[in-house]
Parts: sequence; structure tokens; C-alpha cells
Amino acid sequence: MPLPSHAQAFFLLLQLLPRSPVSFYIERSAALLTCSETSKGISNRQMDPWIGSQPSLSLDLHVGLPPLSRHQAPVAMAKPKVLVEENFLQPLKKEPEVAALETELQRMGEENRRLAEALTAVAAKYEALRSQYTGMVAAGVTNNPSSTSEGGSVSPSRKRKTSESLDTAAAPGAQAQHPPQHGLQHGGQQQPGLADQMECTSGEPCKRIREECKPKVSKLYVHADPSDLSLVVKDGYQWRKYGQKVTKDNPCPRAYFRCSFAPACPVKKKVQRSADDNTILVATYEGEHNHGQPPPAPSSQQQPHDAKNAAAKPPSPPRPAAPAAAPQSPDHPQQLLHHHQQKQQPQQDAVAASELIRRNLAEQMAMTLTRDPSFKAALVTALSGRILELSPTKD
DNA sequence: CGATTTTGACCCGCGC
DNA sequence: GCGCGGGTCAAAATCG
Repeated sequence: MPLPSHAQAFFLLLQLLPRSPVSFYIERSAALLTCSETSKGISNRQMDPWIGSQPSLSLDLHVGLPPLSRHQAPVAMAKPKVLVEENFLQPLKKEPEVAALETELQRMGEENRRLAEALTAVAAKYEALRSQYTGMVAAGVTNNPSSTSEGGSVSPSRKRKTSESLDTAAAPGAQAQHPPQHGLQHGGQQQPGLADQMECTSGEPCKRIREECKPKVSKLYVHADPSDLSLVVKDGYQWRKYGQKVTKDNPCPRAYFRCSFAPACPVKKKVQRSADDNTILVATYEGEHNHGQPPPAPSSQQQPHDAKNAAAKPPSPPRPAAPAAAPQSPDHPQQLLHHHQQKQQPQQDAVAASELIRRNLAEQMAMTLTRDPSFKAALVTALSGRILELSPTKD
């Protein structure tokens, strides 16, 4: 299941939030969301294997609802997540409210199940499309082995107006040094040769194809110290800055990076502070790496100029062997592992990498969720409503 | 001294 | 055709 479900995101958030009243509320509502599943005999693993596999995520209902008494509460109850729990328990003695809650739980459970089913359907379609695409790509590469490196049809659309422009035609090999402008296409699947096939001869269709074949773009939101002016987003890859620009809609400059680990790697990254909240760095990745992740460097090798900032920033765990182009995109978690890496890595490495990926994905999702005003609003609305509903002072 | 960053100039797509 | 704005280049500066 490549796409994380809502519930999954929810639990990821739970895992990352500090133990606070807010996290308790979230945890409680999360339990409410899932308890109906368990009570109906639908195991958590059936619903979402990944959730069930998270050791710190006990999905058992232990929030004081009638069917489960408190002394039956599992080990997870031992966690210091008390706070307002006592207050929550008291009103449950009232039968009508219990009934109403149960009804609502059932409704939520059904909704949850519907969403899970929809998700399954989407995933199935995705897999079908993906295999179809893979087949097309394989066929295409076979039919047209000459690729960008040939310098044939993909000419960088623009070149500096110097004598270089004359030399370019004479030195096609030099093309390989320049990441093709349109070299990564079709949903971001890294297929350098594909762009050539996509290149067309007639204007209209070509334009449309180019639009459809834009490199996969994913965004990554990273919290950054506002006093730290560097536009550095640590993602485990080596980046070389090649430009900076002040854009119209944002006073903060935008920095342009290229992957410097592999010369021909077409991945580009734009980093800019959010116009709304300058403590947030927005990193936009375009394309996918055509290589594995650089080996974790003990010092400042990954981000050479991070050394300056290293002291000011908390150490972050090394990113997994995932293409930065898509790694933190919750929409494509299944692509966290690079294709050829998946084939070449031993299974153990894959498991370890998967673990890291999940952790980082969780970080990103939590970040995204906590930064999402609509999510906050929805959460606050739902929880405050329930708190008021259950509050013993009310009546 | 090589690698990387900075920064002004240039290119190109797009809207008018 | 023109101007605007985003993206890129490449020489100079900087860093380790």
C-alpha cells in the first residue's frame, strides 16, 4: 500500500508529538477512530499493516469506553498520558451519551472502512498504471536506445548566446554534462531517453505532451531557524547551488540547487522561505535522482557548507536511501526507494532503509499536518466539540 | 588549488 | 512586439 492513509498520517503524528495535553486529545480521538474497527473484529493489521506494525502505536481502545474497562486496559495505559483522562471517564456513565458515542463510533468506523477501501482501489489502479508505464518505458528504451547523451533531439532549449552556441553542435558529447531541460519526464520517472521520444515535431501535441511530462515535483517543508539565513535543506544528498533569485511574490530569495553527487543527475531543487511563515523552508524537488544516496558522511561532506550552520542546527538523522525528488512526498511513499536500488540492495538493507524512510516520512507528514491550518482547524473543531460534549461541567 | 557560492547578465515562456 | 518574471549561465569571489 503505497499511499499512507489518513489514519496512518494520524498515527505518525501521534508518534512524533511530545506528550502533551494536545497529543493526548489527538491520541484519544485516534483511538476513537480505530476502536470501532477493533470492536468489529477487524484487526488493525487488516486495515493497515503498517499501523499495526508500529510498536509504539497501540491501537487497542483504552480510553474508558464501556466495552473495555479501565483495568483491562493494556500496557499502553501505563504511559503517562493521563492529564484530563479522569474527566473524560466520568460522563461516560451516562447511558444516552454512551449510546450516542457508540453510534458515532460506528459511523466513523464505517467511514474509515470506506476510505480504506477507496484507498485500496486507488492503490490497485496505481499499480496497474505503473506496470503499464514500466512496460511502455521498457519498450521505448529498447526501440530507441539512443538517449540524451547522444545530444540528438534533446538540445538544451537555451544556451548562452556566445560562441558556445556554435560549438554545441560540433560537440554533442558536451550535452551530457548539462541536465536536459526536459530530460525527466512522465511523472518524474527517471528515464533520460524518454524525453527524446517525447520530443515531437508538431507544435500543439508537443506542447501538451511537455505539460504532461513535466518532471515529478514534490515539495518538502522544513522548519528552520529564522535567524539562519542559509537556504539549506538537509536531505542527505549533495547539492550545488547554481543560482539565487528574488521572486515577485516572496521577498525571501529563492535558491536553485542541482544534485552534485552525480554529474548527470538531473534532479533540481529550489529552496525558498515561505512567504507566510519565514521559519519554514519550502524545498521543491524536480525529477528523481538517477543514483543512490551518497554514503552518509560523518562530517560536513553531505552539505559542504553546512559546517557553518552545523553548530546552530540540531543533528538530523541521515536521510534514507531515497530519491530526494519524491521522498517526503506523502503522495508517493512507495517510491522512496530508488528503482534500481531496490533490485540491487540486499533484503536487509531494504528493511533498514525502509525503517529510515518511514521515520522520515513520519517526520514530514507530521510537519505537514501540523503546519496545515485546515488540519489544525478540523482537529480543533472535532476535539473541542467532543471535549465539550464530554465535559462534566457541562449540564 | 579545486570545489563551491555569489551575483549580474542573459534566455525564454507567457500574457497583454 | 514588448515587457515581465522565472530559471540558468558563467565569471569572479570565497572557502577549506
